[in-house]
Amino acid sequence: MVKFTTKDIAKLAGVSRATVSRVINNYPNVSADKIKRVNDIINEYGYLANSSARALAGKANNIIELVIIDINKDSKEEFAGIKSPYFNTFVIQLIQEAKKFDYLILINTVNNLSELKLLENNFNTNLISGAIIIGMEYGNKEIYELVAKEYNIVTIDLLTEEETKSTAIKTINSKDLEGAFQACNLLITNNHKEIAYIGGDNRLSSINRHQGYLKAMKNANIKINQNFIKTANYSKNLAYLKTIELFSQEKKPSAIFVANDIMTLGVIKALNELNLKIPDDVSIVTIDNGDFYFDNGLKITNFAINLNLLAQESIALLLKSQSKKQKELTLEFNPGNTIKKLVGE
Amino acid sequence: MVKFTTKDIAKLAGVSRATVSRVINNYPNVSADKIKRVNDIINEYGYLANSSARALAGKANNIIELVIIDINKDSKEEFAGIKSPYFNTFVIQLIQEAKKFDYLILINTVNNLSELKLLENNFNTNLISGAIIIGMEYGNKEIYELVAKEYNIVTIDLLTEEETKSTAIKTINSKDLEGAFQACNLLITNNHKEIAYIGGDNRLSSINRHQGYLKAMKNANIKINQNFIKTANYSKNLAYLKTIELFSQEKKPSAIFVANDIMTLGVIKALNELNLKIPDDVSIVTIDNGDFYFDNGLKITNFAINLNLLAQESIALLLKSQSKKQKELTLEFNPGNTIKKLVGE
DNA sequence: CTGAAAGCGCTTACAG
DNA sequence: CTGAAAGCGCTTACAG
Repeated sequence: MVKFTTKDIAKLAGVSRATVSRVINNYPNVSADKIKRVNDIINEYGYLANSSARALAGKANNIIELVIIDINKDSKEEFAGIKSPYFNTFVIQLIQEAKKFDYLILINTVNNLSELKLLENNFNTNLISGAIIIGMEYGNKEIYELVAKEYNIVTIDLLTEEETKSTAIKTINSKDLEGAFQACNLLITNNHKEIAYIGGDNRLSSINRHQGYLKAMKNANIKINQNFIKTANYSKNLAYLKTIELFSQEKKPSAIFVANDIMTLGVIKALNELNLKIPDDVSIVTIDNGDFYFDNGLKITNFAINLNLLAQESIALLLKSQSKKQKELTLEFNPGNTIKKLVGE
Repeated sequence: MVKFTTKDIAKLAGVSRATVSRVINNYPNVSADKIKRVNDIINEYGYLANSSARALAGKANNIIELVIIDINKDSKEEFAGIKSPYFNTFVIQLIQEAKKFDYLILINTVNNLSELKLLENNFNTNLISGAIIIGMEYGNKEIYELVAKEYNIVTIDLLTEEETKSTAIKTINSKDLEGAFQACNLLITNNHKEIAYIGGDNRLSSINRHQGYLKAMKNANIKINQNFIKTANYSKNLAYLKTIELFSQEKKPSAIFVANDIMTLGVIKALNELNLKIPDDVSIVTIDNGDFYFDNGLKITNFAINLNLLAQESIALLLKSQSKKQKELTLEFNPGNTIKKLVGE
């Protein structure tokens, strides 16, 4: 394999290495003649820049690290949230989007806060020029402190809308509160009142989904039954257990708002065992991207996050210097409204 | 943030930069005295090697590139196979396994064969020190030629067992033929004879699953009905359509062996629309890792690939110089046998 | 607009 | 065992 460097290209094109560099980097101060000569040679012989040399010479390395925070006390449920197709799709979209700008994605997990030091190292050694952090619990001090430093980091669901206004931290939020509000309203519109909520963990998205539920209930003057509110840590199995719990109570819900896909699978399993039909006996609305596997006869109504947009905005926030450092993503409504409309009391 | 280089450390420790480098890299030919002096300074002032400089000087980074081949003529079905939790879990396992050896995972897609050049470039510029290639069609010349070069690459499902014996290419195979054989045999044991097959694409795993089906049928002296064999390219939607096709024929199958999860979702959707119950009307057996989302009342029997092992072996093959360059993985049987046992004719 | 040259921070023959 | 020096392949003032 012959490897061409700027030196080779320069010689072949009859110009200096500086000029080759200028052409490659699309600098304006080069004559059209030389631009053509250099490009012709590159097209003929092929040339790919050495990114390490580039980085060493002062240009940022074109690697973005995707940092998946997954610090779980209960090690059995490791990567509960990440194992969903939601995450899968996001990663693929991220790769595709980064590719457009000739960036590469390094994918990493943090199972322990001490591993955050490795991320700093990667910045400090110029291995990466940016990072996207996803999956942290709300209010995590270590992550907040890291992010508040000068590193080029985009955080997903780190700060509330309010907090976001008074900081320079780059952050992207899904409109979880609004999405949850709409999701619950959809149930309410169909005359449901006994609406249970199966929530996630301490991530901001969970908190917002919970708030959206509460808001919708209050808004409709429905008294909130504390026995209808369960936490299942984005775990399928916990959601299964909590659902069993829900229906072992005297007062049973007619609908459940589940805070993500994975838990919805647990809910379905439980309802199945209890011989409760969806949506005839129980209507289900969820937030996530599970249309992928719910579109198989399961009558689930799903509010989806636009992952393409999430990937796009993440990259944009990292690469372009924008005045606005915060983004909000809207949730999309999955067309198949499969909620059972209740009639009378 | 003050950044120390080998030059700074050398001055502070009163040694040469060469010696600092030797200490950092744990070379044997340094006196204990200088080792201590350098390490003391590093501990006191902090030092992190610049990875770009290192790569430029000839040392490869501790980075393994995961290359996901997804060359689809039908662009609508992009990443059909990769969007399954199967793949998700594999990536997570891979990160965890690499972490044990202080390696990082760069994740990348190849949507176009010309992009393989970028992989070569990543090797040639020392950005990466190894790669894992997954998802290619069987018999792809370009990939075979790339892999046959001196690069440190592990391929997954590139070569048949036979081919594997006469090559130095590092490759890992799932025992797909055997798994498919067992899967179909399970149906046969339950007296099924009208067994349909919904297959994937031109990947080796697909080919082997098809062969396993044929072998099981022949082995049981069941005449193969060509109308029962459908190809659905690992696409949910195609599987849906092919299933509708299957049951619009006069002769209908009593069971289906589906070559992966995603397609199984399409099959389920079709059966649901056709009002056919699983497994009462149709038994389903599949190969993949869908226990994740099938464990919710859907009576699917699943043969799973051990992804943890796949990740482990991939890393081992890349990092350790082993005499044996090929590995075979066995498929695990998902305990829930949910096949309907047929009686009489 | 263009080129010669310095410099980025490492590693590694080479000479001792 | 140790250091001076060259070299990896870029980019970027600098001078013209």
